[in-house]
Amino acid sequence: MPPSRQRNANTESVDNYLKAILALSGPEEQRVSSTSLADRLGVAPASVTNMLQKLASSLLPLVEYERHRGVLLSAAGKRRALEVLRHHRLIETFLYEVLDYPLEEVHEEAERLEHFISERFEERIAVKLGHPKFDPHGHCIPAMDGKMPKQISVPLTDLREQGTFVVDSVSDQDALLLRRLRAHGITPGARLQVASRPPDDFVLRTSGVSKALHLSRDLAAAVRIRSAH
Amino acid sequence: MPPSRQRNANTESVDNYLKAILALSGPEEQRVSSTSLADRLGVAPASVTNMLQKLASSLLPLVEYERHRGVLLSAAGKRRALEVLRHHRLIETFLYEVLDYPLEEVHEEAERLEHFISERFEERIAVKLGHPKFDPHGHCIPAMDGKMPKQISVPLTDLREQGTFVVDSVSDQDALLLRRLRAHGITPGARLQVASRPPDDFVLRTSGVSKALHLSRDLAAAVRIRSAH
DNA sequence: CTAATTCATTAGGCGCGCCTAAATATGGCG
DNA sequence: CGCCATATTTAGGCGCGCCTAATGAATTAG
Repeated sequence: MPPSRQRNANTESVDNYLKAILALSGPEEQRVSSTSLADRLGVAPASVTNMLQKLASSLLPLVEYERHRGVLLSAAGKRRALEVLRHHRLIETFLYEVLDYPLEEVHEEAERLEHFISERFEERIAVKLGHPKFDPHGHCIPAMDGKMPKQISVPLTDLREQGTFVVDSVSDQDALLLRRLRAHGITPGARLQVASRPPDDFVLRTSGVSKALHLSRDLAAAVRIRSAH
Repeated sequence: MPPSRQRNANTESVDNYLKAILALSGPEEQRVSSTSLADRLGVAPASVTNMLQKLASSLLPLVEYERHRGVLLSAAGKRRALEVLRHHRLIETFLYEVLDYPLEEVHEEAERLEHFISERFEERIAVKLGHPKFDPHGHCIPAMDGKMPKQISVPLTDLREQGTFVVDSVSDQDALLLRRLRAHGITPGARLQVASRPPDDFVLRTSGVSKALHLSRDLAAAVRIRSAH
């Protein structure tokens, strides 16, 4: 075995880098900076550089990386990232539907388990759940072939006009926030009348509740909406 | 923080050492040698010594260790080992009962996942399964408080007299072996007539099958039996 | 009771993923 | 255009869990 051989480590850490790049590069697949990765992953920027160099120079590179110019997923990297994302969202759905987890707690557990389940496990829970298309936060579950439909929703904070909307999805990043949203009846599928939106204060009405609802900016930022079909 | 502080790492590797010590020390809790641990874990003996020293000298030691005299679990170590064993066996039961895994495949998956599930996950699957006492191999599942009833079964290979018995449990260590046993109808609970046992050849009759069954030593070694109540 | 054999430990090293501190690009502004 | 602030990379180190080679302890055989 030649000494300079780099094996393609698919470790938990590698998975997390790939997921972060996928999330940060957005739908237009823009290059992602080291700093933003470092922020998101909670590691030092130097650690990011290190890892990116490793990922880029392996036999089957998972990223395309140029010094000082950010990073992008390679085809293989994207495949793996979507596989892990699929694991994550299937597990979330499973915890919610089958094991009766409260919505706020599915993310943390899925975040750990997504790296360790087998293909068989993935397939079995997908069957059990009837091949769901969305997780309980309203996020789309990538198909086995890695295809994902385009997002048509927008962040509530991007909204300019008033009107009636449907909650498309809620962020899974912050359990506390999520619980507060749920307490206000804001869960995927809920109907929402946006009455007005002065800066940093969102006045809403939800179905069945007469009183107006004020949402702070951080709460609103965790909600994506689409037009009431 | 004093520099010599050793944190009590509860990593996957530590868990595996604790499980191995639990298994090898047997019901009489005998001291376990470095070599037997090295064999079981598939690592070099030197690595074992290293780890044992670390485990023994942490703030809350997980093992009692004396140079050249082997190792034993401390109370804390035993607690953790039983917790992981409980995880393992609950997961196996879950995979078998809820996700319809074939019996031979539950072990490998459980072996990975046991280290990463939360207390909540453990509790939820236990509830879902109705707090089972045995896993699908026939092994007893430790209770939450770490209590385990004594084994009353004996290895088929230890048997001296003929007679009718019930299969208590089958080993989960070797998937191939397990599949061959299942093909012969030897699963926990099955009735077994032991007709004769010349060295290294076990002649059996199973319920419903008229033809005699010959088991090689390696197969027989994977079966534990008890008297047909 | 000594010698040989077997078992266990020490010593030193490696890859991984992280860190800090120091050096170096890049891009915007005066 | 050159300078500065910020972003990024390089250099050097650390703990973990593993390795091999060499040393040392325990046990068994003669």
